[in-house]
Amino acid sequence: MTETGGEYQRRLDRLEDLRRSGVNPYPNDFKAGDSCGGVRERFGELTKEDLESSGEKVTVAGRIMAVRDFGKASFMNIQDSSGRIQAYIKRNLAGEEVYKLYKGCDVGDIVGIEGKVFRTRTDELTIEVEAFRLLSKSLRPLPEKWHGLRDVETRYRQRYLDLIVNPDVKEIFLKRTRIMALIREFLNKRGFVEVETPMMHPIPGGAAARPFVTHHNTLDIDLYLRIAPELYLKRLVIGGFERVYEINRNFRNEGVSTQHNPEFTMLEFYMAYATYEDLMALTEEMISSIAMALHGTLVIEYQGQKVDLTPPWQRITVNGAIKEFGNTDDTIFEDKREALRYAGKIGLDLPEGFSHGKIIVEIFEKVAEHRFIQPTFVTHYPLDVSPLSRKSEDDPAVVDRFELLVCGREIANAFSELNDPVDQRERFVQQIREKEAGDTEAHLMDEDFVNALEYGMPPTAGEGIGIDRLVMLLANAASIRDVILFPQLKPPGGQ
RNA sequence: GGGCCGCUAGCUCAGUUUGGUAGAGCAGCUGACUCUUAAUCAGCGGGUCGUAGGUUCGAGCCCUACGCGGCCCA
Repeated sequence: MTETGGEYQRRLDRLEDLRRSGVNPYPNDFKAGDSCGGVRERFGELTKEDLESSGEKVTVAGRIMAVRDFGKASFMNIQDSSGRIQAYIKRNLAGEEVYKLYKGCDVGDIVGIEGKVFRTRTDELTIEVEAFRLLSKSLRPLPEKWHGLRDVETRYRQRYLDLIVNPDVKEIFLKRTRIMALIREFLNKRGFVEVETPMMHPIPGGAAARPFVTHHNTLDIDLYLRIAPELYLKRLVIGGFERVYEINRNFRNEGVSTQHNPEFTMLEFYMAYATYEDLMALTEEMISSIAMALHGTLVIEYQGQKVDLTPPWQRITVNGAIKEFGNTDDTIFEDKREALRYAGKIGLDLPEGFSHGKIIVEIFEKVAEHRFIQPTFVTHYPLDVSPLSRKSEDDPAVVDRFELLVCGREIANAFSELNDPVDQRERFVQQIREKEAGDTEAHLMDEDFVNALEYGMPPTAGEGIGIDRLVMLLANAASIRDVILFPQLKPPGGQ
């Protein structure tokens, strides 16, 4: 990447020429009074005649995106964060010296211009350049003006180029920011308090996942990048934050795919004196209101599929979903061996050590999960895959938990929290047994957390929403890499 | 982890079928041009064909291994 052929050298030469002739190619004293979009807003409605009689001057700064040269006059497109506007520079108006400076500039350079706004013969709103300055010399050519930057690898590795050249990409990330703001607004309005809890955990917990390990030198201890903030947020509920949330990164040491990035953003929120059923209503309200604010409708399109987010959303139990799509009877729910046999029949190769509940969930994910295109709450998860959830009053084999599926993907996971410390300790012990039986993702004992529960946690419901997946859905993005600015890739050229 | 596909000029892509001196458009350079918007016209320069081996008189093309990326599957 050090050389881009003669082009790079040519621009370096120009840079040196500028310096020799006393022009600073990187000045920082230019102040733009206007933005490209601002000029469009202010003057966009005015006719040719209005503009002529007003004679108002504007100053903008931005990147030269294209040039159309006529020898003694030129058009160029200037782009800043608000958009683009055309500029027109004439030698006899700008003057010999300014025009020469302009001629020494390249597409990609960042410049500042001042001039009157007018309309060309083709009615394009244009700034007629009277003063012109180079603000930052660009040494490398931009990707092609017509096709843009297509190569996905370059787009991810050099996202800045992607952003300069492909306007839709920027739209997605602006949408992402907007979604985060809407979530905060929604929760803040309901009395939730945003907090930050540790990213480095002595005991990784709150989810079934493999962690990244790191090391603290002076303390001489291993620490784990968090896989979930759950156990810390519940400590805060115990401490009196009755409505609390965090939006931040989680890290899971797993594969990379169109659905998974090793670091991803999660919203977790906890609400004391609420149940998972309250959270279903809250989730419907939150996501549908965000969609409405974003799109002005609750019927959105995702990768060619129509998705109707109008509440209420359908509900189904895990077992019900398996029966609906899996072509099986109740025996797999009653007998672990039957479940294992059925799992094998549908192409799942599961270890003997898996608990009955874990097998059921694997079966659910295989046969049913992808079938739920319209928003669906799946409830009644098995106890042994939910070691932090409250047991159902009606059936102690399942927990008060739901997952929200949209377009066949998990968007949210929520449950009434287990606040019985004795039960919690037993669940951890059970997890340790499963770890010993070969489940690498089973939870670890967290004595400190149990100790906190022993002081008494109010009945509480909590939920996690995968922000990246939510943004994918609402921005119609096919890959998680399209909603993460710098997705994880291997270093180029190996190591 | 497995399968398939891709990697050629700064960018977007041909060229791989059938091995025979590496191409186009955009960008760049030179010249013409004071209302263009993928400006136009004339001319010019630009390559470690992902990397390393192999087959061959000769490899971008065939073979092997590897790297990176994409899609699908697990």
